[in-house]
Amino acid sequence: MEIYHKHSWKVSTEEAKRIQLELKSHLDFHFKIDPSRNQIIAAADISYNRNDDNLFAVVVLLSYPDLDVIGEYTHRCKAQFPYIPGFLSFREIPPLLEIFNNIQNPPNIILCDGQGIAHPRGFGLASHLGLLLETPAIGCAKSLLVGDYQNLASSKGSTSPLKYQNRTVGMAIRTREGVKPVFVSVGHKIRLQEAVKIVLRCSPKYRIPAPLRISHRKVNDLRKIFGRD
DNA sequence: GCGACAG
DNA sequence: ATCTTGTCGC
Repeated sequence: MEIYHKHSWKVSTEEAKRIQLELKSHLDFHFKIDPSRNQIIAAADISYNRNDDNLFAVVVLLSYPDLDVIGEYTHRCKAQFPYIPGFLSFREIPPLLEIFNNIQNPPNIILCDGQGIAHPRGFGLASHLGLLLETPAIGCAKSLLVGDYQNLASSKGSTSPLKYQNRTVGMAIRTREGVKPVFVSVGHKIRLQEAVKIVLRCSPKYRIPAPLRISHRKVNDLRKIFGRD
C-alpha cells in the first residue's frame, strides 16, 4: 500500500491542526465499494498501559460479509504523541501504518475505533488513516467527540443522524437491543449509508462490531503478554 | 473564564 | 486507554 500524503508525525498541535485542515480537502465521500464480490475488512486497534509509552497495535483481517478471520498482524512501538482529544490519529496511526505497509493482502475496507469526519475539523482517525492508505475507511466510536443526536428506538438497527454545526456528520446506531448506540461516521472513500449498512452487518450479536471486538481482544492479549519489560 | 473532550 | 467490584439478565 503506497503512501502519497506523507507528513511528519513529530509535530506540535498547531502543526497537526494545519495538517488536518490540509488533508481534509483530499477526502472523497463518493467512492462506491464493489458489491459484486466478497470484501476483506480490516479492524485496527491500539492498547497500552497507564504511565507507559509502549503502544501495542493490531490489525485483524476478516472476510465480509462472512466475518471469518483471515489474518492478524501486530506491531509494538513507543508513543510519539500524547492523547489529546481531536488529535488521536497522531498518536495511533504511526504503529498502524507500520502494519498496513507490510500487509501483502490489503483490505478493501478499514474499520476504525474512533471518529471519521465527526470531528472538530472534520478529520478524525478514520479519515486520516483512510486517506493515507487510499482505502475506504469507517469510523465507529463508542462515545461522542462532537455533535448531537435525537433519541433512538431501543430496537436493534435503530438510527439517528449525528448533527454538528447544522451538518449531518454521522449516525448513532443501535447495534444491539437496549444498549447504548455506537457512532458511525465516514472516514474516506465511502458513503454514510454504506458505512451504516456495513457496521450493522458486522454486528450480529454484540454492541461492538465483530471485527473491532476481535481486534480489541487480540491487542489486549498482546499487551498482557509483552506489556512489561 | 467555563465546560466538553474519540482513545 | 486501563483498573475494579458488583449487579442484572439470557
